[in-house]
Amino acid sequence: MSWTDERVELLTKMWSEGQSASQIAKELGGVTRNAVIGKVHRLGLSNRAGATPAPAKTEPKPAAPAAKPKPVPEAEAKPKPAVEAPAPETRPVVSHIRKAIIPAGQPLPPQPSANEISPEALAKVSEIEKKAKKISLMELTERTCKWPVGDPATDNFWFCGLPVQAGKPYCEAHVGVAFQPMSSRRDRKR
DNA sequence: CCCTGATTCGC
DNA sequence: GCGAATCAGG
Repeated sequence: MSWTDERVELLTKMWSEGQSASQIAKELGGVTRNAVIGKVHRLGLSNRAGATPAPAKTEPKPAAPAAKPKPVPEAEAKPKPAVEAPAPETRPVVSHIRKAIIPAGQPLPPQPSANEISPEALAKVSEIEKKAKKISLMELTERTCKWPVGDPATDNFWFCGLPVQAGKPYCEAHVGVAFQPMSSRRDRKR
């Protein structure tokens, strides 16, 4: 397969949409993600959207003719203050879906905006929970979704156990409801 | 181990 | 120009 105009166009489009190289490669067919990445770079659109100022990474380029084989930088001396663990309690963060926590105090209007878990994501979750592996605590690994389901004080308690996405603790569906970063823009079309 | 993009370098 | 192999990270 070669990079026809159409293919380059699709590549450009998907890349700017934030699709991963592997997804693009799959969509295009006949190419690997490496090919896609390589093309992306050659096209000079490695920087997605240009919103990211790109802190400091590639070439400050002082026009130094000096070659750089692979000298290996210096070892980083990390200031290790010996003790570090002030955190007495971390916020659970997750908080199960519907369980609204009423502070019992005064009229505390819930955050106006920080609501709505994305009905789409919720639907996905209830659907995914049917297929969940329903594993126990001991069965959790670094690759299993750690989303708890049910009441821990009951027999009817298990963890999702589906394969996690990447470095996240949950499968994709649960990541979707656990984190509500911003702009929920995820289009899955196939 | 799964995935991500980045880079290199023979073709 | 191309992309597999490799690298570096999550």
